[in-house]
Amino acid sequence: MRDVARRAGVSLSTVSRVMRGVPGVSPAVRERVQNAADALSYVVSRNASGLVTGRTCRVAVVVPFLQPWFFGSVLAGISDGLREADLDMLLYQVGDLRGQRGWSRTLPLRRNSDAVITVSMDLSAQECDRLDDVDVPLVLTGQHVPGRAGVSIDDVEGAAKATRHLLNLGHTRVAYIGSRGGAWLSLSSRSRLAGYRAAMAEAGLPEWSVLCSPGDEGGELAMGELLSGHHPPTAVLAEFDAIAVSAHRTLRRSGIPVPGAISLMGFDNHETAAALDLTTVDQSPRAIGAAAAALTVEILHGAAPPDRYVEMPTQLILRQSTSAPRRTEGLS
Amino acid sequence: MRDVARRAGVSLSTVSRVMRGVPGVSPAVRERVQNAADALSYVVSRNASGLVTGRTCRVAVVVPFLQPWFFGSVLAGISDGLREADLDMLLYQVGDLRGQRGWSRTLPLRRNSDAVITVSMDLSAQECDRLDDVDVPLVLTGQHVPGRAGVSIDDVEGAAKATRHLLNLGHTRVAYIGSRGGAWLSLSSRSRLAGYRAAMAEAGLPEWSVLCSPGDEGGELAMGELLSGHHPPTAVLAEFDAIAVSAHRTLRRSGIPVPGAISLMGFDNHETAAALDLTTVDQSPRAIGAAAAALTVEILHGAAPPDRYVEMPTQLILRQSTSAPRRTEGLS
DNA sequence: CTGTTAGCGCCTTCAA
DNA sequence: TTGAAGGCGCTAACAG
Repeated sequence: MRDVARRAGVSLSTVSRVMRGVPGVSPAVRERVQNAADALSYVVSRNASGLVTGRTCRVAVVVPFLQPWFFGSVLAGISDGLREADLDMLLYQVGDLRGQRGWSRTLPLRRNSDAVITVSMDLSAQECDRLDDVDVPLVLTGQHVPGRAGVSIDDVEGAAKATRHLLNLGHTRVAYIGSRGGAWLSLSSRSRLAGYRAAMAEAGLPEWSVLCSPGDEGGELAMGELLSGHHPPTAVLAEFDAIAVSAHRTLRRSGIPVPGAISLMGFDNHETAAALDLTTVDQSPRAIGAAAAALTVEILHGAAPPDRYVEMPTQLILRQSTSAPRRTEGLS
Repeated sequence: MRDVARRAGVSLSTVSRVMRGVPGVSPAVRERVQNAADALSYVVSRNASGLVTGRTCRVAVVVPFLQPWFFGSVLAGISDGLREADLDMLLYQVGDLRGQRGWSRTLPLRRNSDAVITVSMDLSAQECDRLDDVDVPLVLTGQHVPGRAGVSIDDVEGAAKATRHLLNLGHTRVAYIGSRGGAWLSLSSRSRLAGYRAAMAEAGLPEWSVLCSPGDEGGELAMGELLSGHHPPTAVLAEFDAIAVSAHRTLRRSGIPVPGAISLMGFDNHETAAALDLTTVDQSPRAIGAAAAALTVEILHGAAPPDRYVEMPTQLILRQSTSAPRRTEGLS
């Protein structure tokens, strides 16, 4: 910076003013400084400026895992949104050490970022409060804590919509495969189950849900369980696509035609669902991420209250795995 | 920090020494300071300490895209590796503005990070050089530039291994579906094609490759093209799983049994490949990321030369989509 | 072993 | 419209 000042023949303050784009500098000087900066390919150190302004121009994003497809999409949206506001993104994956000493303490969030975005972390209200000590705005995605800023989809309505789709096709024996707890996203799990239940109740039909264990074979076993009853369902809604895909494998191996004998649908619009022509519910994670970033920026600018909650719509993706039930009873 | 010093009744330097864990402080004082810091839940500001040490304790990771499954896995590995060294991770997605003014200039990498890791960016040697100005170590993954640090898989050998697998099953008409350029990863594309070619040449068989356009239907069309000849292949190797999945769709719709009439295999070990029981080549992206992070840390510590190149092994994943060819000619 | 001093690169008063 | 001085929170070199 000193070099730039010398080269442009001005003082440090003037360079600072030009670099920040604040008014109060004559156009001639401004251009001279700009040229000098370009020639020396000088950029201000956010580190140093942050030291005095208190702002780091960085946003911490906390995810439980990074591998599942879903998180990449959300991050893509966040990345776009933050770049627009010229904010850098600090990424923390805390899956394994969840709870262990509390990532909010372990992670050097304290003076490292201007805001924190969590993705599907399913924080307790208590954990949220702890973050408040740091005096950093918090935006939650994939969950909703009253009084907190956040973005998520309407899981209840999404699952209800999916269920109604099956109902509207004429199905009456509609089963639901949910995931067994212990994993992350348990709030979303509960919401989706609630949506299914509401839609079934609304139609005056009995609900019928089974749980599948985590892992790749959970859906297979759960579907096997559904098939082993006297009156197997004619339609099955899975809590998310991975389960549906796994369940689909059982059907394929058993030679049960989809949607001929059983209609099957998932939730997420995972790309594997597309590969298998599976009807599903799209929740556009990228849009969620973009909305979260936008909300964060607004809160940082004071343009939004720190408890604004945004709900993203879901969309039914109709594909080949659902159809009206056959007239005849039975599977074959 | 002043508060901690006051509370412990020592000077700022002593607090600094304790917080950094450097020797030269009596155990008694050390504990007193530690307690004071804990009570005030004080952590050092990396921003401020970085200003004087020159180290930011941050590593910038640059990816072209974030959505594809592959990147999430690599990031997971990088994240693990960096956390171990207590380094934060700055994430930059530059897909859209690739080249546009040069991300190395646009991005405020200059004083923001101690090192840069690129993931499948396929940089030119010139672009690498430009990063050198910043005097920041660069680690490339998914590509190898001579004289540069990097980690990637042996695409040539992986593709060759895959091809030999098909050859060993007894196939003689083995086709290859590659991706049409213009996209990222073009270096890897070239390597895989080279591997296929080498294996075919080694077996004294004619190579037979088609290109598919990007997008979800590229593989479908390419497979259609292969099927429209007089003597369709009995085995097909796709450059990556997404293409294989797409090609698989064509086969399914055409009622051509896999592997009965045509053996099909991909490359990547994408989860969709597992869903479709597709034989493929695993490249464990998470291990790549972990290795890249480890290498970065070593270079930062001066424990590794800044041009160390690490090659990760690939592994054949045998599943149900490949088998020996039938005796009879023809598809049906 | 501990405290003092002088910056790291920048922004924010103030005064000119 | 511009410049000079002080300090953001911390570390490094010294002195005690």
